[in-house]
Amino acid sequence: MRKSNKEAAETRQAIVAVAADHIRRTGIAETSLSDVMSGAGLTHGGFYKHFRSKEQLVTEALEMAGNTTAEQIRAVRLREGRNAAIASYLSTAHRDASTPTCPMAAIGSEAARTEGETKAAAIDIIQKTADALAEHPDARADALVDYATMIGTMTLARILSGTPLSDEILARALQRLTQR
Amino acid sequence: MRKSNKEAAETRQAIVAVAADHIRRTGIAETSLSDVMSGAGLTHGGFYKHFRSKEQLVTEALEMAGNTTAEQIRAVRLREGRNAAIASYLSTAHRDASTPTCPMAAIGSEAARTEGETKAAAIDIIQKTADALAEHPDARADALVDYATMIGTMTLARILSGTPLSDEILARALQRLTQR
DNA sequence: TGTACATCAGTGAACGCGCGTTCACTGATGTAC
DNA sequence: TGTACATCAGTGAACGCGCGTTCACTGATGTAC
Repeated sequence: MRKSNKEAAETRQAIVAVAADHIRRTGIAETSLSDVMSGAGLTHGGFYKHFRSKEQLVTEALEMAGNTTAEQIRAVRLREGRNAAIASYLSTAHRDASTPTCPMAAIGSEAARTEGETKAAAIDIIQKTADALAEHPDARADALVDYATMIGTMTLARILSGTPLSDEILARALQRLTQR
Repeated sequence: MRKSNKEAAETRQAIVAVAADHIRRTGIAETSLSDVMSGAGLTHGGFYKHFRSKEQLVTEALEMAGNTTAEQIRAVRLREGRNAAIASYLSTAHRDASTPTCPMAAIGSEAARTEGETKAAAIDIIQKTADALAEHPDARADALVDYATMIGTMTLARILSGTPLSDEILARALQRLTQR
């Protein structure tokens, strides 16, 4: 039951999109290929017609998620300014989403333990996101620290979710980053 | 071959200590009970003589690691001041350690997905560490944002390890947090 | 354009493996008298 | 203090399960003429 080249390419992208969602919701280790494939409406046996390994899928899923996040941040910054971009990231909506948009907030500590092409993708995400946040090329290093604060704040806010401290840390971090 | 009560209690603590190390090095999901037990010089079958479940071990290991980290931070702050405590956390030594001292830097994003007593332990770690960092009771909320910045910075610095950006983000974050 | 064959996306079963958990057993330690 | 029995820390084998990966097969699509 061979599919057309166009259909096959669409299927491949669908698998990556489902993986990007699962990975941000449950982490890399807890994302199984069976779950991803059934999420894309397929059986797990066909996975290796599209990818060499789970690692390749994880790498492409992180790239997709990272690019989307960086583009969103850049779009909000260009439209409404840097403070609005940070506010959008540090929102209760981002915290309460079942899948955080930002892969670094979702799996940052797990990404630190990856190697090879997956780690390279993680490094690329960080650089692109910092670039998207920076208003000038020489603000890049500062944007990196801004991004670190955003990731750490979102991670803690998600752990603290349901306690008063969660809203408070989001508000305080936003205040600190936007009064600079 | 029953062991004395004293020996059994020491064995239990040794298991928790090995688990605290493994979890910070490889994450919760990638820490197997077999690895932990053999790391403590035991066979894996005896695990349930000491713990109800893996979840209980994880919870106690996080508590132990979190208390140690918070006490270290407090000790450095009381001895050498707040800036020294932050500098110690944001050091290249902490980044390059195979096991980060701070459990939130090691498994923060994974902790956000835990539930029940494990999540409660994670919340406790955050509060204790922020308290350890705060110089006055009303600086607690600010210390929380400081801690978020430290966690995010350490996470990114570990991912960026080996690139020039890694040292740079550590230095910039330290500079920002200590010039407040 | 039509035909004949090669390709390959997707299925469903199977693989070896390591996981968390359970269990029968051993024999030194703890406890009641 | 000494004795008799109960307890239980630790061993080693086993369990059911889900994992990533492989494979034989199917039949529609792609390609060469």
